[in-house]
Parts: sequence; C-alpha cells; structure tokens
Amino acid sequence: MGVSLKDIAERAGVSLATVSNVVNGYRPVGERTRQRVQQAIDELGYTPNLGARHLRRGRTGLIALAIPELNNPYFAELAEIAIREAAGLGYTLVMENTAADREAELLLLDGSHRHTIDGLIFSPVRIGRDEVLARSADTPLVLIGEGVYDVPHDHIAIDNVAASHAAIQHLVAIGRRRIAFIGAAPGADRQSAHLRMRGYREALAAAGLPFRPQLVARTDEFGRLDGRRAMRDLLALGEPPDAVFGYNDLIGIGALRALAEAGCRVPEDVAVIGIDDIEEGRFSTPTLTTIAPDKEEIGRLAVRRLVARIEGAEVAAPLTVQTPFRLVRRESTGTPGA
Amino acid sequence: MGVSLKDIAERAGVSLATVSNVVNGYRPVGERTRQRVQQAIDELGYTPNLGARHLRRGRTGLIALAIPELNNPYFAELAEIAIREAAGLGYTLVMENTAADREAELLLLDGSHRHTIDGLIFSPVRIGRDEVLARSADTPLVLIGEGVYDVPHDHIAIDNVAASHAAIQHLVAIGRRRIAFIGAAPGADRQSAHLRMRGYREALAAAGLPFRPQLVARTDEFGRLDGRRAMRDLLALGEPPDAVFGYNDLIGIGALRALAEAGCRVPEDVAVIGIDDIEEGRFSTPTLTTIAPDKEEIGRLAVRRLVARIEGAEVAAPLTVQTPFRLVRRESTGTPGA
DNA sequence: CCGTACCTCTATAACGTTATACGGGTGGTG
DNA sequence: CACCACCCGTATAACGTTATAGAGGTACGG
Repeated sequence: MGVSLKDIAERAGVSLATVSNVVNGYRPVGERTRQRVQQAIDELGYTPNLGARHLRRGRTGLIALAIPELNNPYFAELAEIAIREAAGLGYTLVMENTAADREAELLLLDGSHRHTIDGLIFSPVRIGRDEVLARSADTPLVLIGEGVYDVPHDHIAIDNVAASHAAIQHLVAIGRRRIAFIGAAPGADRQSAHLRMRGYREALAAAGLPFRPQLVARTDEFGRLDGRRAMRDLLALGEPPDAVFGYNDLIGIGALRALAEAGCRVPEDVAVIGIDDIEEGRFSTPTLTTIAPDKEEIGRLAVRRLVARIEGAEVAAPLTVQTPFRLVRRESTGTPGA
Repeated sequence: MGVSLKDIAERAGVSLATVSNVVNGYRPVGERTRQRVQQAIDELGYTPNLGARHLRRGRTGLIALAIPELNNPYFAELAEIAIREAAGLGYTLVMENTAADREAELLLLDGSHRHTIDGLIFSPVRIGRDEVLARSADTPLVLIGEGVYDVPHDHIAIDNVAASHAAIQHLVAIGRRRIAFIGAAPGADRQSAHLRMRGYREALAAAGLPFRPQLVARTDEFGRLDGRRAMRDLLALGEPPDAVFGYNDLIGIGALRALAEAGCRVPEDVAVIGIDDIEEGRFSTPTLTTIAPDKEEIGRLAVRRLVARIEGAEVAAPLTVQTPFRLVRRESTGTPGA
C-alpha cells in the first residue's frame, strides 16, 4: 500500500540506510546522492511509517493529557493549546478523560498504557501523594493543577492559595462582608478545593472578617449544576451572603443562574467571582469576574517539559513551576467605572 | 524495559507463536499450555506492544476526529462521546483541530497522516464535494456535519433544512414576524450555513412572511463574539427584528449578550433560538431555546461505522444517516407556561 | 499395520524502520 | 610508495509482533 523506504531506495539506486539518513540526517550523506534520493522521495510521495519508526526507536510518539472533565471549557481550552504545542514538537496528543474517577486515575498512573504512550500530562483530583509515589510505570509524568504536591515529578500550577486570596481580597475591596465559598470538597478529595478554601480563610482573617461555616457550601462535582444548587441553599439562609467565591467559573455561572432565578441583583445584592477565565464568563449576563490563570503558559510548558524528559533530559531535577494569574474585573463584581 | 512475548515464551517454555495465540486466539491452543502461558503472563505482567502489533497488522489503532473548533462546546461534547466509544472498541481517538482552515482541511483529506491513522471522522467546513472526491488517501472516511453531500463515504448529520425550519416555525408560532438569521456564510464556505439559511427562507415562505435581506447577518466565524457583533448591527436597523435565529448556540449566546447590553428584554422584545443544545444554554440568563441534535447518536454512530470499515466491511455501500433532533423550549422564546 | 487426518505446537519470515559494524574508495602525510 | 585517516556508502541485525508453512505426535478407519 504505502510507499516505503525500500521503494525509494530501489528507485534511487541506493541502500536503505542511505535513504534513512537522508530522511532524518543521522549520518551525513553526499550532496549528489542526497539530491537523487530526495527526488525519488518527492516523486513517489514518501512519508515515513511512524509506527515502524517508533517501534525501532522504542517510542510511540504519543503523549496523553489526562483531565477530569473534558466538558469543562477550561480543560477544553487547555487541551487545544497542548495539542498544538505537541504537534509542533512532533508528538500526537491523545486525551484521556478520567471523569474524576479514582479508579480511572489509578489505572492511568500505573500505566496500563505502558507501551502505548511515551509520557503523561496528568491533572489528578481523586488521588494523593502516596498513590503517585507508589506508581510503577516509568514513563515521564508531568502533573498539572493542584492535586498533588511534593512528588518527584515536574509540576505546573498556579498558586491556589494566593489566587483565592486575591479573589477574596477583591470582594472585600468592593465592600463585601458576608462572603460565601462554593466548592468545598468532602473528605480528602480535590486537594485544590482545600487550597482554595485555605486562601478563602486566610483572606477573611487578613481582612478581619469572621469565618462562618454556614457560608461554605460543599459540592460533589464542580459544574454549573452544582453551583446553582449550592447557591440556592445559600440564599435560603436566614442571612444570605453578599458575595460568592466559586471554586471555578462553572460554579460561578451556576451561581449566577440561581441568583437570576431568585430575582437577586448582581452585583448589587450579591457579587460573584470565579476562577479559570473561560470564554463563557465574558458573555454571561452579567459577565463574570474571575481569576485568570495563564492557560497558554500552563499548556505549553507542560508539553515542553514532558517532551524534554522523553527525549532524555533525565538528569535535571523535577521542576515545580507556579504560573502567573491575574484578576479580571467584570460586571458580576461591579465594573471599575460604575 | 517492557516485558515482551519472548520473555514469557521463555518463562513458559513454549514458542513465541504459541504465546501470541494464547493472547489473541488466532489459533487454538491446548488447555494445559494455555494455562501455563497465562500464568507466566500474569506473573510477569505482560501487556502487548501495540506499536509492534499494529506494524505487523498494518494498522495503528488510532482514529482521528477532525473538527473545526475544539473550543466550541458542541464539539467538545461530541468528542467526549466519540473518545469513549472508540476506547470501547479498542481504538484510541486523537483530535485534530482544523480551526476551520481550508489548508488544514485539505492536508487532512489527502492523508499526510497516511501511516499514522486507520481512519478519519471529519467535519469539513471549508472544502466541498470536489475536494473530497479528489482525495488520494485510501483510509476509511466518515463525514459528520453538513459540509459535504453526495460523496462515496458514510455521512452522519441532522437534516439541517428541517432543523432550521423547525426553529423558524417555533418563532412564528409564538407570534414573531420580523425574524432575523445570524450566521450566513460568505461565498461557498460553510455549506451548513447555506442549508440552515435555506430552511430559514422556506419556513418564512411557508408562514407567508416576506424574506428581508437586511435581516440576514453574515459572520466570519461562528462564536459568541460573532453573534454579539451581528446582533448589534441588527439592533441598529431602523426596524430591528423581533426574533433571531442563530446558526448555532454560541451565536445565540452572543446575541443574548448584545441584547442585554442594549437593554432589550428577551423574549418580550426579541426572542432568540439556536442550534446545538450546549450545556451553557441551560444556564444562561435567559436560558436559550434551541434545536437539540442527538449528539450521543452522532458520536457513537460515527465511530462504529468507521471501525466497521477499518475492520473490513468494505463491501457495504456508504450510508447516509440523518439523526433525529428536537426543539427544546427555554426562556429565550418564552416558557410554555408563561 | 499402514495411510491419513487431525490437533498442537514450533520455526521463521515478514512489517518498515534505525543503529551498528564494516568496506571501498580518495586524499594527504611521512 | 606505503600508511593512515577520512568520507560516503552498504549490509545487516535488531525492535515486538503476527501469519504462514510445516513438524511431530496421537487417533482412527480401512
């Protein structure tokens, strides 16, 4: 079917090895033969069989991006960036959806894909440090997000405590006093939820505001539906909050919806802020104030570090990178002009 | 590094071929040896090297899903379904983002990935029938969406004319007379935009309403931003529309935003309807009425048909499937109760 | 008791690459 | 002129699988 090295070797009257060297320059080739080979390649339209190449090289050319929710626009945007970056480096990126399922995450860690992928970019949410330390697979692993800390792998994330701190600080700055948090996690799950919670508490303390447990709403998942449900509960309180900090933008969107249904004005009655800066928040009514991580940076960095590991930078110590974030003010906390 | 067939062949004291037969049952193996081999497999933790297998079999086990916008939640939702279905059938799905770029689409068609993927699920928007007919690659191709018709490939899509018809009919039924369409495509691009436009015109005619060219807004892209921009233009007309039909939900969301910014009430002043039924539309304010295609059916069917072709059902004639859709009434056209 | 038909297993040649080891020219140097 | 060094190229052995051809052994019918 396909045109192989052999075909063009015959055509150009040279050996297989020479053609291979022309194609990927492992050894120098004389100018005359190089041209003859190149011509044959062009005429027959040769493209290397990547499967065979990777078999020989011991690699597959595939890297995986494992995320808890493909439906979350944050991850969709991140995936798009990562796919582009990987393609540029000669790798194909495949997406693995763990659906925030513990079993799925463990399976991924222990490399049921051992032979299939060269490396893994992983955003874990249901497993912890111990599970990562105990993993048996030996392919490079880059962690993103805030699930796990202090493990011997590259790790890229924003500073969650600081990000939450900034969010609360903003709400305080616009005069809010009863600030709720939606998206606390039950048990040991979702480390990032704990971190954001910690930033919430620290910022409250720093502002001299009391921590009120009834203003903390836990959710099972972290989607729009969960945000709406939690917001409804908060509104049912004797003294409802005057501001809400959502674990992510989807929670924030859900909260906005619940507020609209309850006839509350945003931001006059309740201000809302999220994290992620998904495009949806720029078009919601009202638009959603958010903490914007540098997705471009996270996606590109993760892929580049992983590929560097795959291609042999074994010696360098694992790097933990904290990518920058910034506050984006929008209508849900009152526009600067208003 | 990895455990190979050879390792477990030695361990079990049998030949390579026998182990291979135990693993994938090409030839029967005696019960006693089968058990011995199976035990060795379990003890050493063998997993087949898929690269080598696929090299030998002439397949890679990869299928691609090529879509114009990964950021569009409609495609993200579709991708999630397709990934799941593919995994269930033993294939890995990789996403290709054409970014609605003509060159990218042509490249994909002519199989620069010839050796890399076994088949392609493709949602073309910038190329037409001729380009598909002229393609040189010989891997199976399943088309989704409405870009191209009458080509010798499996094709899965909703009936766009009928879907648009249904949308307009609904707007007419709630008493609207000046119905605009956002998302007409310039030139020959976006066949689906033409089809939806046709449904729009037909339904207007069927309702005895005049076709007013000034109520048709073309857009370059099909995102929220384009919807907002177009809606602004429509509002600037001497006689603005009393209803808007968006090419898709993102356009609809953008239109909602423009209406909110202009202080228009929805649906009282202007009703809005889209196509796709993305989750975002269930949480926007107001919620967005839409034509809901059966994404589950489209995604699963596309993968299943592709895999069937790959695995040799060459003879069966290409199938064109029109998947069902339904109208989902939400606030943007007035709730049934109101 | 031989021939034949199984049934189970083995040996081996691919699949398309890349890396290693080697060979045959050419030019420069002592 | 003999020697070494080099440059350019070839031959070939892997990588881990699967499919084909065939080799033993046992059972069975004639």
